[in-house]
Amino acid sequence: MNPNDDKNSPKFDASVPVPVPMECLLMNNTVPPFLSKTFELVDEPCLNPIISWSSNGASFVVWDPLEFARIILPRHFKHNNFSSFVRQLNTYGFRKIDSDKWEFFNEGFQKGKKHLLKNIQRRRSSQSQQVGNYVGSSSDAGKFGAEVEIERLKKERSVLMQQVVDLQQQQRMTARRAGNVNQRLQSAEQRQKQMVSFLAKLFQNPDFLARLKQKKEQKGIESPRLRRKFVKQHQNEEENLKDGKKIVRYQANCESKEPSPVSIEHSPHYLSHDLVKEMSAGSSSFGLDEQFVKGKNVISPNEGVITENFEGFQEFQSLGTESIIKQEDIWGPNMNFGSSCGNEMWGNPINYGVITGEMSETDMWDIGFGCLGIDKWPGDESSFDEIDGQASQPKDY
Amino acid sequence: MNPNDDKNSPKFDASVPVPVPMECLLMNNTVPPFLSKTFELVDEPCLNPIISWSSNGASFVVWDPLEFARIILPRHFKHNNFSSFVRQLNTYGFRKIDSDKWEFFNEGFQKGKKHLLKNIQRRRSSQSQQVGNYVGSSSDAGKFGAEVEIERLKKERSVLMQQVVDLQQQQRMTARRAGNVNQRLQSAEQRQKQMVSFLAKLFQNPDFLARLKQKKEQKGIESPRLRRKFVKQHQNEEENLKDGKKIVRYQANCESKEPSPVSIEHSPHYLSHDLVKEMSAGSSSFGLDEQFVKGKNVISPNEGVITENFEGFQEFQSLGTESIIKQEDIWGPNMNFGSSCGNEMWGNPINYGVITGEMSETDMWDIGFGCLGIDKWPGDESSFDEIDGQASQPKDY
Amino acid sequence: MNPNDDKNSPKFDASVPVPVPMECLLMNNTVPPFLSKTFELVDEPCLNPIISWSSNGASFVVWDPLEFARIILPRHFKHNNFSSFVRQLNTYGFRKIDSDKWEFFNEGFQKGKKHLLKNIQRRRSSQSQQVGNYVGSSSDAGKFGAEVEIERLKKERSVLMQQVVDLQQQQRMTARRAGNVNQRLQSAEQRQKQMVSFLAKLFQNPDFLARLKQKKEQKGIESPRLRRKFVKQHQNEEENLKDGKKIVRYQANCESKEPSPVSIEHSPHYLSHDLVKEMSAGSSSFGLDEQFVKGKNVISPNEGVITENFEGFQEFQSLGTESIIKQEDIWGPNMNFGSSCGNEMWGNPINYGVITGEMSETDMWDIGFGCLGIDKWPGDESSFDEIDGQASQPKDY
DNA sequence: CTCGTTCTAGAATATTCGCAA
DNA sequence: TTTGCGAATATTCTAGAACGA
Repeated sequence: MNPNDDKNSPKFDASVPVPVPMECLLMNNTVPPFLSKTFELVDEPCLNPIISWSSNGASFVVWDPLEFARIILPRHFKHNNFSSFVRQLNTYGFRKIDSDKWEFFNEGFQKGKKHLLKNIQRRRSSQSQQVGNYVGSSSDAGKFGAEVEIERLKKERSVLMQQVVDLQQQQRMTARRAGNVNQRLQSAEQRQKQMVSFLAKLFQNPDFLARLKQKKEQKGIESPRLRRKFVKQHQNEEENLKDGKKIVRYQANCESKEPSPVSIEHSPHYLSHDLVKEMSAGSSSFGLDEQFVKGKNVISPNEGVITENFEGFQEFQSLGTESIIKQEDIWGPNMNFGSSCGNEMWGNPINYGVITGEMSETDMWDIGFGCLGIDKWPGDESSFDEIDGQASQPKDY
Repeated sequence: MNPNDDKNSPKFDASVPVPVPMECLLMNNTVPPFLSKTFELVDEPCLNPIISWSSNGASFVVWDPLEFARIILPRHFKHNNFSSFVRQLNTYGFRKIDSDKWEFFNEGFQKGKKHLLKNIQRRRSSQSQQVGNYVGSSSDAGKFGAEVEIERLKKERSVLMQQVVDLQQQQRMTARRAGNVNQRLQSAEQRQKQMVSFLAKLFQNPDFLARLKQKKEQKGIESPRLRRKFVKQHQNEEENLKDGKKIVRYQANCESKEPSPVSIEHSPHYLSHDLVKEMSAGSSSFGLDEQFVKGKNVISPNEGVITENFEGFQEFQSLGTESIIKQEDIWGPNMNFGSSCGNEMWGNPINYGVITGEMSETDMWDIGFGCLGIDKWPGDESSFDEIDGQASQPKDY
Repeated sequence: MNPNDDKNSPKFDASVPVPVPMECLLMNNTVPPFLSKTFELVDEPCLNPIISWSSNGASFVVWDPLEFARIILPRHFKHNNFSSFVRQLNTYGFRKIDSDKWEFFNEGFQKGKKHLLKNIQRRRSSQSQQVGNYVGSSSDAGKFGAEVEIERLKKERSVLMQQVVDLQQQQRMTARRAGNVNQRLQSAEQRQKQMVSFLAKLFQNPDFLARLKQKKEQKGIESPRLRRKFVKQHQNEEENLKDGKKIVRYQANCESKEPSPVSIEHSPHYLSHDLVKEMSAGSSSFGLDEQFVKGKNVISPNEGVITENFEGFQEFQSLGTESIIKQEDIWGPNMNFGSSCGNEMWGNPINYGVITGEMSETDMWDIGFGCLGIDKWPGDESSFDEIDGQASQPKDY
């Protein structure tokens, strides 16, 4: 009944291991296997008589579809149907560019440019054809004459214009958000770098803690001069601290030897409060630099080893200091310019708070988690899903 | 016959970064094969005895219909009937302008003006033939009346619609990805902040390590208070923990003096395991809470000075804990709304793994480096260029 | 270039006389040629191995599509594409009834019942060919105004096209930028994770600093075994280090007892340079599980505390090492493809520098702040505002 | 959900036939 | 008779839709 069953039957022979080119596996897995496999096939010199790049390398030609279907396809795909291969090509946006040859072109499929494969996108699975389905109206046997067609074109043009406007808004929004993210990322990278530097310095010097502690026992580190300067320069922060943040000395019991005051004004700790502030200022982002810079270089050289510690700690402290305060301003406002933009996902910039001077454990914790609102996160999730709505919202016109 | 069959080829120039003229992409640049083939035939010097341009180049003549039908036609078309060729000419508006010769004219078919071919419209096959109204102007059939313009507008409108749809998809994709990036960045910022807080606290207390060690030797550090607090705040996480994740004790040898159990419920280590969990819970982002939380709550209550350590370490631990496991789920799936979106560049979300409770050094190590890939950076860059194709690939429709 | 030109070319082969079966001509001309031809083919005993009736005669099977396409089709039709044949079958209502075989069924196509062919109706060419509307009598009436409308539509179409083009460019840009941000974020996440792991490990072992210091005094910490392993596994990194990066020893005075060399190859510091490298190498991503695992647990437990330190520091060091140096290369170039794109906001990727091996305090600081340029930030801000311009740039048309 | 495979359909072009001005 | 066109069929290329992995 089935004369040539094995030879030409479309049934796929599972026994054939479907040798997957290693390159496919090594490729960026984000490239669909079809693309990478096809690229390899076209690129394979041995297969040139059957499939090869075109002369200019901008397209490829299946010279012998029959052999290709019979030999090549089943070795790389789960079928031996040339039409399925072509369907995939079309799905990925390839076009037959020569009516006389099976020559296909795709902008992202070029000889020697395998990295461009990433640009090739699989075509959508129909769905939200907001625009497309509207085209169907043309079949309404419409009335008679060019006027009708013109009316139709004008309507559709309006739709297109509106969609373009929406897209522009969305694009603007996306770019803006991306810009914000970028800035925040830069800040984060800076903080990271600084943290790394600080820690590297720290741990490369085993004596660190020892000296740190030693210093603590010596006390008298506070620099009145610097302090005054600080008071002048950072009044705002000072006030902020007073009204809301409570600065608690570390642990009385642990610092029985500590004579210096524990108030904000008197950062008694061995870790210079001024420096901490300076750090905060120095690493802030956006327009905050001025405040920062002012506080720099307050370290007295004569502090010896301690100086290093100070520097290090300063560096470290700044990590959390360079708050993204301004972020809020940029972020929020930018979100609300189009109804078509779901902006929640972008919201909630992290407020690192300002770690000014020394802090008690409680304060630290608050800053670290209280302000941040760890529990807040779960609630924010919901906003994420709206991303879909953002772009898809232009549904009907 | 046709030396440079570039008629349809987009002429690729490898040296140029594929600058796609938008006009080409938007315009339906696909001239019907009949026109391009016929133009080539007429333009071919070797065939001048059979077919050639007229003296003024405004029309062409088939000097030898028999040879043309016998030799030329079957090489370029699927027939050898001169009448079929003529029928096609008529379909495209050509007119026989000399009763004595097979000389045909079409305003868009002129020597040296191949670009005019795109202006030639194929006659509609009946129906919605807006062409209908051209009946009045039927006298000059092959011309470029309003109908032709309307047809062209409709085609281009379709192209625009498709491109708008593609852009919408891309925009959606981009926004989604950006949202994910934003979430990850928020998480990272949280982690950073927490890390900073922890370290700040840590280094502000030089006795930290000393007490830490001391505590270790004392053992019995569990903090019931914190535990209770946690239990209240993170019930969900608690439950999640029970069902799956196994908590491994740190190092038995390091805790010889530790009397407290080492089960999940009793994190025996001097570093409070409960706190670690709390941290983890607190810093998880968006939809990730569940996975995270699962590993949490392995706490063992202990207090005193150690409490601080616990908090700190908890805070710290969470940094790496709030894994972005779910990322994969969000990332991948989110990619699927448009075929026209190149998503590779966004891939490879970092899997932080789940730091459940306390960990051995080995575990830590695994979490820390197993998945990451410093070497990856340089390589990934290349993948980036392809973004170009992403948006420009939809050329002609 | 075209190995099998004639074979696959759809060009008509005049040599084949296209033998039209007499029966077709004699048949009731109401039966389309496709049906009568196909019936004859299926009915032809000689072709049974290729195409034949099914066992019950209610359907037919193409056993060998490849041979059928290659031999049979061109002899009876004007093509050799199996898909075209299938298309015709579908047009006439045939259905594929076996997913494993090319078996088609049509109620009017049965063995020995040729008369039923006349019952088979060709499917309409979709579009409700309402013939009526083609009568464009109204033609000349609105013709004049119609052309005006057409002109208007054409202008607006041009605007739309330009806007779409701009949007595509912007989308491309945004996607590219977002890709960069994503990559940087991944790196940051990696660094964070590594940092966390390192610190977690570190602080889980209270003896860390004590032993660290102790070790420092002892010197001679190099682990030849690890080194060798590293050399084998991470040759690339080794080479990279050699050719460009300068490794600065930490502090000579701190290592007076250190017998091992201080060159790159011999990280003399108590913080193993090799391990640092290993860390860096080990954390590459992609399908990096292998690397990972390889890098894991490479430390011999019996090496004592120092081993841990090595791991830890390496881990830590890598944080700053996986610099985003190349970023710059990607970033800049990618920015310049559209005048309409404000790209500044994306610029200035952070250059972490390469912290290779050990570093002096000065070096550390430089890396930490010099390259980063904290003062640089203010300048970067400005670039942010351009985002607006990016999307709104389509100004004039 | 994405990707791959299959089957069918849409839509445009191509070929043939025959009629009619 | 010549010439052009309607109409049906044929061929091509691409897309829709369903389904499974």
